[in-house]
Amino acid sequence: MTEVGGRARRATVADVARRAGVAKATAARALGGYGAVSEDVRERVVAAAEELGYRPNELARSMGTGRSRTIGVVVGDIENDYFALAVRGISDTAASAGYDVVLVNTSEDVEAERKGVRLLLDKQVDGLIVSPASSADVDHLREVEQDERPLVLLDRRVPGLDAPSVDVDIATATRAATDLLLDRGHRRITYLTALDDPGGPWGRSTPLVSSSVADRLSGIVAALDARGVPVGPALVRFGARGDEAVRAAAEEVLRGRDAPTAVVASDGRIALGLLQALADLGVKVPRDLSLVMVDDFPWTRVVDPPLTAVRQPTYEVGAAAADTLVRLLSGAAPPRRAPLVAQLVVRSSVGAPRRRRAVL
Amino acid sequence: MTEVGGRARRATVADVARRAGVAKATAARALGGYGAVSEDVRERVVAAAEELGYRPNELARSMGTGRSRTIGVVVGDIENDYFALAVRGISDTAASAGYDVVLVNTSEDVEAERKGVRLLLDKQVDGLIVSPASSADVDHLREVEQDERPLVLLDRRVPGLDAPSVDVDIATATRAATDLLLDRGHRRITYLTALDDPGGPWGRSTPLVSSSVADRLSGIVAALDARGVPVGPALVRFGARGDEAVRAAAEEVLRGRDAPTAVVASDGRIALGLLQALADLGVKVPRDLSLVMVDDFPWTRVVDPPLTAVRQPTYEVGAAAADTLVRLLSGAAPPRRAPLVAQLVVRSSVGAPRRRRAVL
DNA sequence: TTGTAGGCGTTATCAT
DNA sequence: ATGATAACGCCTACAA
Repeated sequence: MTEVGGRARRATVADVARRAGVAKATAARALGGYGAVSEDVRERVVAAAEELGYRPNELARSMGTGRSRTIGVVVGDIENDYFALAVRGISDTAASAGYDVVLVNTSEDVEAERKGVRLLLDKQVDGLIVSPASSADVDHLREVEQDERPLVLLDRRVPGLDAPSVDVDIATATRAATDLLLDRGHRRITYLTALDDPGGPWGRSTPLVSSSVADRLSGIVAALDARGVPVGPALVRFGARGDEAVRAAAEEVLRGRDAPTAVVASDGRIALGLLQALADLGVKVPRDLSLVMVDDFPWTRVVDPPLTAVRQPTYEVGAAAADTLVRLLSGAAPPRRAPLVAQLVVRSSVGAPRRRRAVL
Repeated sequence: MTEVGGRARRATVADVARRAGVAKATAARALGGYGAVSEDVRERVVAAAEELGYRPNELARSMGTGRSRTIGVVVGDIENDYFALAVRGISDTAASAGYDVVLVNTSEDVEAERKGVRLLLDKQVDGLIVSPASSADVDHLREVEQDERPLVLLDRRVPGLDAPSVDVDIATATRAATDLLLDRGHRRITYLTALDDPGGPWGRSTPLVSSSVADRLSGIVAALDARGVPVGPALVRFGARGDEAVRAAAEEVLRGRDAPTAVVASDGRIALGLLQALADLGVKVPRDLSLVMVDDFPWTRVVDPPLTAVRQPTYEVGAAAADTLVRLLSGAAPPRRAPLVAQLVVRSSVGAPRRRRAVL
């Protein structure tokens, strides 16, 4: 450590060079391990660096090279186990490739996402991994491409944007889940999503701003169609974002005369909120209502009842996304990957439909 | 966007200046909103910047100012809901103060922590928030202070390091939890922690490398002492890190003739692993074993049975840590904060002790 | 009010 | 093999 006038200042290459009695460039070469340096000088420089506690300033290095060895990650909600797990996959993979991660949480707000992406770009991250809050509002993602920085999409695809994404075949699993429900005799099923209500009743042609929701739904609809079960607007309930909204949705959906006998929760947060609401309302699963959740987390099998769930390889999704980005960064083509598979894990939350037509 | 020879290059202040027909410094002033600029020129510069799609290079800016408006966060395990929640508190608070967050996950490994802290320092983060894996091995944390970068400790204190930390009075709550167990008649209690086994049987004077564990234990021991219940080595079981280890610990602990009738899980990960292991072993809570968990997450109340838990304000801890750091960064003294309070939430996982002396 | 010039700490190019 | 010097893009005296 060098103290100059009371204020600590980190030693720089110039300091090291001076102390070793060589030119800046020589010291830089010795320290950076590039170019050619005589063994004698190398040792002197390294010793000097050691004595001064020299550490390279990565910011300055990035300025020169134009590479920051940092990747930006923009997710909707780090409190959601899905993203927490994916972020760990990203972190681990990035770290072992020598990158670190700047994390931005958007609370699924497009405006926050826009600002986050801009900021990350301004900070010169080498590339980005984003789970876009909306596939409709993506100009800021195009900017990433215009900046020639690699972008990888997480969990959600965006039509018209040729950024690679790690695909998980979730539809096959939600179809299997729906088949299970149908086998048990359910005919009135509701799919609960946090997505904002697009306005107007849902129909097959209703455009969805999230491919992951669209995928889940397509599997469900396919199963229904295959059995000739009518698909109506009651199939989808939007706006289940946050415990309060989930509770409200639950009360509303379950109150009708033709209330569904089974619910598919689009993610773990919704399932959790639902479970709490149902407990408070005295609705018993699966006696009064059957439940399937998309995602499978450690708590899923210890809740009451253990939940039948669609398990997707979330950590691997994160790891694969990071791996794809790292390859892109090193100039390679994005690897062609077979879609990761999701599978239905059957536990105890699905039973026969309730006799009475109203749950509440 | 400016295309130069096929390779996109971001517009710089120089480009903007040239286009606006002014000097670099003038353009910089107009864009940075400092110094004095005539309205006429300001408009021209802003227009030019707009046309060129100019965005400041934050890296270069940081180089000049010596401030990166970035804080580094080093946590043990982002998959643990505790840290996920705390990180959100940190993120939200940091973001609204204009900072963003670089996240490093250490898997509670001191070596990874050391490297992470170094890297962050090299990247010139303005300050750090760290939950140290060990309070014994902290030379890298001293480096932070030598670099005159503010450091705030999360969840764990380190004796001899005068970094502020956000205190939570957890001992009072674990004491209350233990009192509850004693009231119900429990005498043989085991506290399960992920901490590495210090070697040799645990005793009151066994040094612990984690203040959060020490705090939890002190509350438990205080309750035991107050009732004159003997405190022996069986009180603490170390090494419950990861589901496998938790399972092994559970089997080992519960097998003895004098097996405990109640377990206190040091965190949510442990409780989760334990719940799974117990279900597999056919051990019913609270019939065969009573359980208290430290931390209270959304799933805690929907598991079977709903868990009696010590709730600590985790999001607030993260937010307060970030707030403290931001103040420090702006030159203010670290705010003097009253310890945050944790409280016991009584649910259904505590019952009377089992009659037979062996659980398994 | 505006312009000139130098510095931040590195990497990279060019001589020597 | 080594040294001098110029970028990188921004901020900031200081001068005009």
